[in-house]
Amino acid sequence: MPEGHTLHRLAEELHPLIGRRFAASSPQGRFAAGADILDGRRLAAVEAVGKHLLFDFDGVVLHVHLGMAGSMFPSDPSGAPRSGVRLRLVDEKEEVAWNLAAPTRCELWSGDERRALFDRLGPDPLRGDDPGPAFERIARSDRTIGELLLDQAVIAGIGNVFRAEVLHRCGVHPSRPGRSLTQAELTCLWETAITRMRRAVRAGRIDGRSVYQQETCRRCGGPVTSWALGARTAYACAACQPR
DNA sequence: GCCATATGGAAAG
DNA sequence: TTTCCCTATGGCA
Repeated sequence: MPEGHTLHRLAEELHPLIGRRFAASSPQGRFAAGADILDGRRLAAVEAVGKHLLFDFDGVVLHVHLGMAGSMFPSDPSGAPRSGVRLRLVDEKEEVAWNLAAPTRCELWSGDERRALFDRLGPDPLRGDDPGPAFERIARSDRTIGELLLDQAVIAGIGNVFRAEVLHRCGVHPSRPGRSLTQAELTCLWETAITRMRRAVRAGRIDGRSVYQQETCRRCGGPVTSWALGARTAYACAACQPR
């Protein structure tokens, strides 16, 4: 299941296909009208921002969000399409078929909607953005840092796994109010997010989990506690992350 | 087959 | 803050 690294990896994998035209179809049927519009168009750009994937097909924007269950994967274009695939894109050389399954969003956008997305997202650690706006927002917030890290308007691309791991790495308890964090802690969170998310882009998965869904802390061996925080389960080591 | 759960997000109140 | 939507998966009956 995807956090920001998944989308950035997909954008990298799709990048070599820029310039080609695509045959678009919706084997599942729920995106038939959209696929008709995309069919035969040339891919001009593809990029990830936060957990969103944006395509430019001759000026038409395709917006994809995988949600919790979605996936996007290549397959042999000569093989039969899988029935559950919402959108299938086959390049004009018929070298590859890209399949989108179970997305929470798959829709065509105007330029205005695309701009609105960028306006409402915070800086993305994987895009080399300036973290300043996120730091300022956290520094004057009474909300917990655990909630703030999951808020895509504060920082874009972090999900529940990176939240747990980044906070643990920096020794910050998830329940601390944003305004209690020092500048050094904020910098640590941002730099650690960059490091861990880049590594996950390369690996294609998040590995080296120290507290997320762990019984004991992988660093000190102490017990890991978990509880609901910001509509998701938070994890922390009491010894490594004092309140 | 049913239900709870999940690495997500938005609308409603 | 609650409710809803989304779809896959795993445990259970």
